[in-house]
Amino acid sequence: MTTVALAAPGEQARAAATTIGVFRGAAPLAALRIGFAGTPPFAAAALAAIRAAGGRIELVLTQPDRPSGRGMAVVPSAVKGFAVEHDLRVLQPPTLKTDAAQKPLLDIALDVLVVAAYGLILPPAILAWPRHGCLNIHASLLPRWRGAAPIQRAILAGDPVTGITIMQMDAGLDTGPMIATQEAPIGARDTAGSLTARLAEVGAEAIVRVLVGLAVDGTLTATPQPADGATYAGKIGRADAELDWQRDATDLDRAIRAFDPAPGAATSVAGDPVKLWSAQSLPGEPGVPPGTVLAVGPAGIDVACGSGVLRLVTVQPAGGKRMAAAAFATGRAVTPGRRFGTRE
RNA sequence: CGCGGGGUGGAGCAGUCUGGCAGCUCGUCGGGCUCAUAACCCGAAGGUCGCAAGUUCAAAUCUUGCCCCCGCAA
Repeated sequence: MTTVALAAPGEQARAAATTIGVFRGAAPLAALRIGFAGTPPFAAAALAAIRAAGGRIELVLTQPDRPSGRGMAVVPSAVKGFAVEHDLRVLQPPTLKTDAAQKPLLDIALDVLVVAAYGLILPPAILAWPRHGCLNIHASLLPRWRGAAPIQRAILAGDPVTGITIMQMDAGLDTGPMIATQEAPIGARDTAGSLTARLAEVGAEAIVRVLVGLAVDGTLTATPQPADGATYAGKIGRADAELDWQRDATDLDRAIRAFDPAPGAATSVAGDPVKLWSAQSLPGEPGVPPGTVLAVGPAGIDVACGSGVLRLVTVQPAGGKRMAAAAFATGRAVTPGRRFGTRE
């Protein structure tokens, strides 16, 4: 995988970006009419950074409030929460494909629309709406991991490094030309949650840098994505989160981290579902069927894998809280010989 | 009103259906054994059984209301 390191346009832009805090009142961003489209906390971090940098935010688009979670309570998105708190204009169309949805938007003059984990397809009319088009904050080093779940897929694949790409959106799925990239290493203990939080910060910095560059130079310099190395990061579903004990312990450890905090790596023991929240892969070639408990101790539950041994450290039974694997074992009588991942 | 599980010494659980002395594994503390140990043996401390009201001679257990935690599904 080649790492692209495109500079934001102009050294002046860098200087401006680093002194935003000091020159807030005179921030160059005030010259841009910015629209923002996003939904989860990852997007809210970028919105907050743009606002803090003095960005003039004309409009915020976010997904409609939906019933979600236990009890189906209606919860506004993180982006909406921020926007409302700061008196930004918010619109929540359920789709952008219809003329009725597009009409009120196209009447608003924008220089640029920043898109981050918005969750709706932007039709051509919307892509062409802002003077400088739509900029996407994507959580991978494109063209690797185009698509919905780049962060989880990068951890799952064992990538040592990932990052943020700021790109000019086109009609394809994350195929537009790149304006800036920034790397971020993936630590051995990173979870999707911790990595998302870090990439949100990186993405926020990157988009501000790019916007400042746009404001100063008046243009964006984009480079086409490399022809090679494209992969797709499909959505993570429940089926993906079910652990296959035939796999290598290292793969299972990655899966547990990739599915934390959602949906949670799932398995079962004694017929009851259990989620795994942290584990450690150990060397060894157990001569027993994958899923068999080898040992139980204060440090955790050692389980045989297709190759290697996985020491479960933090688990969560259905209906229960996260707990130390050792505590789970004492209360549930999990002893060597029991099998994980079967319906025994 | 989406479906469902749970709250019992420090941790994790059983006991609730069928009301009747607070139980199990682990941990903690003290003692013993051992070259030694997350091993083994003996002993001890530690609990308003989520909160409130009700029924009863008697409530962890039955009734009602409330608070909190979590799994599934979206």
